[in-house]
Amino acid sequence: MLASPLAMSQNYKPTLNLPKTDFPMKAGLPTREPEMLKNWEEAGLYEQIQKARADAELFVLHDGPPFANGDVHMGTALNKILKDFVVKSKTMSGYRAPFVPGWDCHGLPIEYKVVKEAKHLSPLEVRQRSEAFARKFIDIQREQFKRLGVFGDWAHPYLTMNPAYEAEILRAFAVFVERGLVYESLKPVFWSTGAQTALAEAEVEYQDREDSAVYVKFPIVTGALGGKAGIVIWTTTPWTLPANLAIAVHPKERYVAQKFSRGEETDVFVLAQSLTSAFAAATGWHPAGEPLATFPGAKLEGIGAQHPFLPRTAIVLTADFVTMDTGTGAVHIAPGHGEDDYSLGKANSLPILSPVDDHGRYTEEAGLPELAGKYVFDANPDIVRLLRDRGMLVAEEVYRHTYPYCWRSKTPIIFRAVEQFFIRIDDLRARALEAVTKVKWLPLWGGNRIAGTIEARPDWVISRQRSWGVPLPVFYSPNNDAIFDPSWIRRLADLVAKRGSNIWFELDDAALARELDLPEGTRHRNDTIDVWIDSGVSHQAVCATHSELRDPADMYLEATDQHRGWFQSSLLTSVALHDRAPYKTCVTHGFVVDVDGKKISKSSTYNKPMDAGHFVGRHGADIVRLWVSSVDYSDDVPFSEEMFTRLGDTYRRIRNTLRILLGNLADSLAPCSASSTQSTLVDRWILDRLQSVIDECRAAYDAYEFHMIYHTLNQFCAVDLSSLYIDITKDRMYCDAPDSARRRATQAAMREIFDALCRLLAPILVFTAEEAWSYLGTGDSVHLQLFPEPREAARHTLVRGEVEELLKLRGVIGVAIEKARQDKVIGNALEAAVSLRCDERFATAFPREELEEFFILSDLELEPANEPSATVVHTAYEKCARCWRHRPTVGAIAAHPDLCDRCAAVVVEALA
RNA sequence: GGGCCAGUAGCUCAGGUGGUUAGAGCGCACGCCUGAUAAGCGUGAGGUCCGAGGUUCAACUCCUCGCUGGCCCA
Repeated sequence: MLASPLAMSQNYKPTLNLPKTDFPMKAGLPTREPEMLKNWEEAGLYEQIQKARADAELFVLHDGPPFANGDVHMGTALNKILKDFVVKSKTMSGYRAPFVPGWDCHGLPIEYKVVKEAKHLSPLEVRQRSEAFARKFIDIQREQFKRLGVFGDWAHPYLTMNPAYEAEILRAFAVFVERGLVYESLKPVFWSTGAQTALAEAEVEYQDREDSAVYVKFPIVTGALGGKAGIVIWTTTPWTLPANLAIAVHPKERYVAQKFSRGEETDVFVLAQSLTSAFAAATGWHPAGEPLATFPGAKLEGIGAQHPFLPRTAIVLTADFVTMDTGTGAVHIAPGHGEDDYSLGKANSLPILSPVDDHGRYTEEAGLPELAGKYVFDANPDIVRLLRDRGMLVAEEVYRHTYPYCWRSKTPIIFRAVEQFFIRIDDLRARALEAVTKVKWLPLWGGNRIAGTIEARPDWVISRQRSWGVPLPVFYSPNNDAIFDPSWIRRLADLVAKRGSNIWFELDDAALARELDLPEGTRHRNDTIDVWIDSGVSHQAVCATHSELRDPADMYLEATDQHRGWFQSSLLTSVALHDRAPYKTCVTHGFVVDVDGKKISKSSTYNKPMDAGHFVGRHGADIVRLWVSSVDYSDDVPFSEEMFTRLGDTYRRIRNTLRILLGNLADSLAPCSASSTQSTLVDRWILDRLQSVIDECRAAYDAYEFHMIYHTLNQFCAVDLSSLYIDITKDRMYCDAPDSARRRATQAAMREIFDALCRLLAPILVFTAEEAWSYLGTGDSVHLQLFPEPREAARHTLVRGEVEELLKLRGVIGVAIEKARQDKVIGNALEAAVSLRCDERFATAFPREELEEFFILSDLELEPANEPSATVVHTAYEKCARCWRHRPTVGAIAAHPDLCDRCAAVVVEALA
């Protein structure tokens, strides 16, 4: 029995070419991504990519090694993902862009944790446990980085604790020695008298403590005030006075020379004007009369003052670190007993006097024979008595403050100068500054900033009294002279390369001397090299020694804190070795901050550093990567839950766009031959847009402005494709005969768009782009492809202008339709009869059919007018049961009374 | 306290060399569709361009000083 036409009218759906694809709408990234990772790993995708680019031009992004402790948090993820954007986009631009990840393994943070867990370990035990600790976190972080979709040679990362790497550190060190850059000098460090060892800041704890604070007079002996006044200093550590060599005042603060009296006594003191009343209150010495003179501190510079109890003159210096919070504004300077004191003394060529032994006892050098051998804290009263006897004690008070203590021996810490090793920066500074000018800094101010730090930086302290590090290759002769011998160091390097640096700690002096063929009696100590040297020579230890890499690298990319850190340590070592920077381009990114622009750790919203894994597990790595791509990383990088929700919206929009394109390509996934297609206005327009999008994205990738790509592609998908092109072409795609010329033309365009979109998205949405790409059935990975090249033939400046005009009219129509809807004249826009008044040229330039399609209307009339406007009434035409447009041709073909001519023809054709 | 940097709609970002009513996407509100449907479309409301001075015929754009925030020092 034949179905009646009426019954058929309900069921034209099967005759449509509706979109069809297995590409799921729901991404399910947290479960899908690991499967894809597994496939990539099994296929050896990274190796495939390297092989495919074997003969291509090289681009080296050298990985700055993260410290091997803790989980990967959002900041670490940001850094690695940005690097991955660079590597992947360079790869897709046709370069060979290998990525060798690395880890910084030595150093105090690890050693400290190890020592905290188990006390009384030998240096060797500390090292063994530290290594195990580092390896554990390298494995953890490696998995987390891989999970983020970061490609690289994960099976062969560089580790600063690898023997081969350690050997390179030592070899670089030998060159530094050879070039006369290394010297030995005293420098104050935190010193535990209880444990007889230097301490790191992390090993210091603070306790409340009472000390006797003293006001001490230094009689002025030179200048206008010579013999007439005394400078008064204030200190809470009287025991450091024997090491006093200078007095510091602030150059800009005002000082007074003023007569003071206490009871019968009178004296003339020099001190900061703003502190006189506090001084009077604390000491009982009150100002008498007007000041004799007031002057800025700078006036005092260079004058001499008699040491209160030693036959020595202290020089007055100016320093910005002098504060007006406490004391007298005149600060006692002992270069051997304080950080500020040291740098001020060093800058003024003062000796570094530190007359205290390992146990905190005065040595003969103190110049106080009766106190030699006495523990300095016990000697405080002796010093006070000495001051009083000499008439130099202005006042004494009990002072309660928090004071640093040794975390292990619980004894108060002293600042004590010990022998340290330095790299002479003055020999490198000018050349380093010159090298800075030859680097491309992104953002531009990076060069300015690193130049500032290099100009200001003091000599580089490279020795550490620690166990977890590369041994400082200094030897000692039997009479205790330090020996730096490049050839000895190179022999050591060879030995370390073979047996690891533990041999330095395992072998005793005799055994090590035998191994290295050193003179009998040569000894060694257990100091290590500053870890900034470790990572700082990676250009040598990694880039220069890996056959697939190159030194100098094309790019270093790190957070802004590395201007003072790795960028600088790498630059200085590279200048020392090769007289040039180790990088051609240096890119920096900001830190992750919360909604209020506050750093995450200070945030009220996020009180813990956030694991990247948490967000990967909840949203997927592609969403985390999309986040990285969405922000301007050159500034602080905002992060919030809301952003992730928005990012999810953007992601779905992009994904759905890919999905509908695939759906529309269901019956023609193979590339169409261009000749057989006959493109229409919208096709020419969208392809023209695509070429611009390709231009913009490629330019943005080249400039490393990834957020431009995010916004460009988001806009392209949401506006140009989803709300315009795909919406406009729906009618022809669904309702035309499958092989109609204009439908095929649109498929050709969509095919080109889909292809380009996958490639442009690939560096960012690594997983999603691959998943979508797989539906093309090429059998290979999108990550092996190149970026699309813009096709000049597809550019249509004319069409661009025309469509721009049409879109304005579309806006006018849209408003009119919206009004008609509000007035209940129509529901669906296809029920509207629109009469559009506009410039006559539109009526002549485009067939009405084409305009109706462009505006997605059933029924359009044009009338000439100067100002565009539109009115809407309900159309008088019948609705076509198949395409749902109201057309005058409905019923034109008798066999299908409820269809328009187009649909009737399609249906007849299909049944034939 | 010093050096460097930033501050445009609720969110993320555009706004060459100063020049008409400051833009986009998302979100939000309202509506349409139910043949992209845990989708799609339309319309609309949102901004003292951090603040205060100054230069200029004209400042989001240039200068000065603040405020807030970031990194690095002290």
